[in-house]
Amino acid sequence: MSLDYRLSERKKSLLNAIIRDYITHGEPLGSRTIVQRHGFNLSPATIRNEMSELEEAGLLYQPHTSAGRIPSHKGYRFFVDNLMEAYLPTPEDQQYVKRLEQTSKAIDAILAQAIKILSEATQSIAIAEPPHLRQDPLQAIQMMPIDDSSMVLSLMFSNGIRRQSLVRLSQPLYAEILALMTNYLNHQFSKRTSLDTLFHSLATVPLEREIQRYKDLLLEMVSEIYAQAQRDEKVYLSGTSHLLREPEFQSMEHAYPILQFLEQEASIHQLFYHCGESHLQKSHHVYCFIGHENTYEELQNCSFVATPYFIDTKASGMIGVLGPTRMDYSKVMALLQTVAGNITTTLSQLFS
Amino acid sequence: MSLDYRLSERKKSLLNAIIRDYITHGEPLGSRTIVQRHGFNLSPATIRNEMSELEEAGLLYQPHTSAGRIPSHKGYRFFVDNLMEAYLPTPEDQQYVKRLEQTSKAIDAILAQAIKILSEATQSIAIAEPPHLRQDPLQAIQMMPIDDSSMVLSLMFSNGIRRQSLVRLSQPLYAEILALMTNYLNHQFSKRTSLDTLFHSLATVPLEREIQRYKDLLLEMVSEIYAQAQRDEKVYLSGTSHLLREPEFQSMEHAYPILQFLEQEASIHQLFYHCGESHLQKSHHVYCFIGHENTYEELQNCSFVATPYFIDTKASGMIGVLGPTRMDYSKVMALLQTVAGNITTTLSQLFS
DNA sequence: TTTAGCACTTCATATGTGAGAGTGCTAGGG
DNA sequence: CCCTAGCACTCTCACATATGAAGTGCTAAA
Repeated sequence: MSLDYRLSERKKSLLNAIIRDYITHGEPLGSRTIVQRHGFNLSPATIRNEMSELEEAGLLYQPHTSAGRIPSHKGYRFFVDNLMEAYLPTPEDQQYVKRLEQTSKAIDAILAQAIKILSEATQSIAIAEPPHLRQDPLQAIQMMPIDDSSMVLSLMFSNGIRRQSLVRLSQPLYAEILALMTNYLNHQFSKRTSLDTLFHSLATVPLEREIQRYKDLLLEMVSEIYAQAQRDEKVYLSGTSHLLREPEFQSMEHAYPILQFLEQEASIHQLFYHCGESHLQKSHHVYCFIGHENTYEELQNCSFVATPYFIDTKASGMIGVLGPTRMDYSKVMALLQTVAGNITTTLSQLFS
Repeated sequence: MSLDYRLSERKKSLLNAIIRDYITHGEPLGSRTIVQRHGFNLSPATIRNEMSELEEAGLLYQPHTSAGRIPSHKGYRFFVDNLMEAYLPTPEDQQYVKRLEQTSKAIDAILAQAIKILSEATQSIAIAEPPHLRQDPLQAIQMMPIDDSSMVLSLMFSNGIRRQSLVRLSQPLYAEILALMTNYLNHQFSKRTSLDTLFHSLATVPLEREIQRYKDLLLEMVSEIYAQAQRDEKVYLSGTSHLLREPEFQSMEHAYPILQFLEQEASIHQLFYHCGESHLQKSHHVYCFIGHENTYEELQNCSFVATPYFIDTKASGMIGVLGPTRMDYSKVMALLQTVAGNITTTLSQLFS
């Protein structure tokens, strides 16, 4: 596995040069250009021999005989794992990131803003997934009537999120009944039950006698809460057009599948879900899928980089960047982590 | 202006045939094809003469000498105004629309769902704009504390929308102060003041003495309310990929400007805003902009059809469909009106 | 007024050619 | 043993050319 050792230092620096050059220029590299642009003290012929061996190792390939070389997906992987250097943020980047600090205090606004900034700074597509409220065990439920058919609902989730919302029902609400239900829900279900299981089991579970009488109300209540949580879990997407400016996606044939994939919320959810499943080695909590490493066929000409954000110390949701395999991994990863870090501090503050 | 009279019946039915054919097939029509496909009892030569005159009138044009003819924007306009027949909904359409009836009762979910359905049914891009809360005069404001730093806020807008939400402040809230403010806001501002002017004038307007003491609180309150309303006014967009399947948008050169335009919320808001400004004759409240009639250069190869939805009898927001100029106007307009009608009834019910 | 016939235009497609870029291989030099 | 100069070869791209198909406009006759 450790291809690292089999590569001479010279080959590594050559590969590094080729990949960095290709990332910025986007065109196949010939031996002559490499010598000129990167100051190797060797003749093109020597470079050719080296490249030939790098191609045998599967790290480069030629689009056609007698074109220059291009990094293969395996080549990018090697680059990301072994060659890539830390990215030094430009003043411009810092400008971008600063804009995130002065956002409002609603979680959806924060994510939307973060994604927008991330996509602009990386000139790629940025996506985010809000915390999974429905799957997270409930710590406590609190309900408080405010008029004859609405109430304030407070949910405490185990990941630290407190969520208050207004729930409006079609039937009248009485304080005593509400208290009864609150009590019932807290004792019967809470601590390890998620909204998801609560919602799906409620219809079948046998209820205590005094609760049974208000079954309709209970059902409406829970499904209203569930629906609200569901609405809060929509994904965020920004910067689609950036991808379409890349030369590799100029033809609809290549761009269309990706755009269609992104149009479906479920795809994006699954994309993040697969990060957790993946056995790829991740560094600093950053997941990185290069080309074929992507589970979805539509994305096999892209790279996807993702990282979780936290509330206090608990992973809550994820943000990611989708771009061409030819993306500036170093920059993207750095910005991704910065933005995730900002989201983490903002949210942790919000819910402390 | 009334080109209508200058066109013989035969020319009209010829134009009608050409446009309908082009809408379905998407390719320039030659005289021979027209005779074959539409059963005109004439020779191609005659058709050619007629077409030649239709071209002189500016209703058709040739992409190049010796290609068939294509409707011009003016031709589509004539078609929409004079030739188009009522659309008969297919069972499939009804299937789509039925799905809208069983949606949740939150206004954002309703619009999102409506737009999704509309885009699928028309195979085009659908967009929607929620009610303009911030511009609408406030009828009444009600505030009710629920704990030491949050309150339930009820806003009654003049367009019939009642909006309840939770507002959370950074400073403690006391019932008496809240009552004072409620009273103040209702008397000083309400009835003809919108959130927008309230928000923007508050910093400069001199306050009464007893209110002055709580200026900070008042400011925070109003800006939080304003921010909430602003968040509620985000636009809805669905079905972008449908446009990219149309042959006229296969090349990025044509597709990119449109995609980029749509990526900006502000563009879509302005698009709807221009409907109100426009002096185009509208039939049954349906606005229709064909090609060059669009204000925005990016959309001059598209057609945009829009219509308002209502709450009770007050226009509240708009929905629209954006597609190629070659769209099936009859179908799109019919579906648009149906969906708008459904939104109207759902919302009117919701706020009655 | 309609139509048949014909010359003409334009596009799309296939084919051919030369220049340019880049390779692999071979043989010679340090 | 590694490096390099030289050269034949391959492939793409841009450009020119030829050909067939589609469709028109015009003219003259029914």
